[in-house]
Amino acid sequence: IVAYWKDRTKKREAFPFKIDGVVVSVNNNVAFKKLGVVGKSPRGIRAFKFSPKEATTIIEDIKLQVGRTGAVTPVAVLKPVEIDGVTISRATLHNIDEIKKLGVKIKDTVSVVRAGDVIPAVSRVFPELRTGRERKFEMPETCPSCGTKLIKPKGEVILRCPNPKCFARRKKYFYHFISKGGFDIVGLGPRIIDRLIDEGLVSDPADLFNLKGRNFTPFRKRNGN
DNA sequence: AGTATCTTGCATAGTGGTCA
DNA sequence: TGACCACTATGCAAGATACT
Repeated sequence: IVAYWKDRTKKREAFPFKIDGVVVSVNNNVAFKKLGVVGKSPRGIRAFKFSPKEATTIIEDIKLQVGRTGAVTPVAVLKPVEIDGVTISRATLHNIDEIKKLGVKIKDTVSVVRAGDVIPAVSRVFPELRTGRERKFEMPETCPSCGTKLIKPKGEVILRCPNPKCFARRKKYFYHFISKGGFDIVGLGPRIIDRLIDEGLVSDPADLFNLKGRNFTPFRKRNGN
């Protein structure tokens, strides 16, 4: 298997389509079935991925995002760099522990990969390329959106904004409400929600059902239903 | 009719929390 | 400890709608 994988790695560029690895499958239906399925992954199949393609760039800044549950996530704002025909400009840093582990500072030169050839990720830092102008990143004590003091429950790595009325959280809550996993409101996405909130037309998802006469129809029909 | 804008869906990984 | 689900993240293509 390893020999085959190495061979494919060499011939990767020769294919008329993009590949990110090879898949090995048990070639016996009885054995395959016996192995069963874990989650979405059948045990009888294994993927052997190639090393992701890398590019070097600079971390311009580290910004914070507040999720629906209040999770505060640091995101690296990168000097745009191209990997495999795609421009990478942002990459999640997950949490402060990840930042410490990588040893990332703002303005650092870093190596960026596309995990699974899709998701941008900072893979390593080049401390030897520092100029002295790099800034250490510290997590704030208060929510970047509402200013509430952030909490870090015991045993947890992630900082959270505990304020249920936090504007950023509220927005994400809205997104979730209208999303496929929620009410699945077709044609109503984050952009529209932003507009509705900015224009003061809604402050709670329930307000969506009282927009009559406001010259705004967020609901579209899906296949006539 | 042509252009602009917007939404959706997909791809995958890391992490956290819960449960057996 | 492993399984499993939820959450969060980015970028692109495709398709639909809105606007000029």
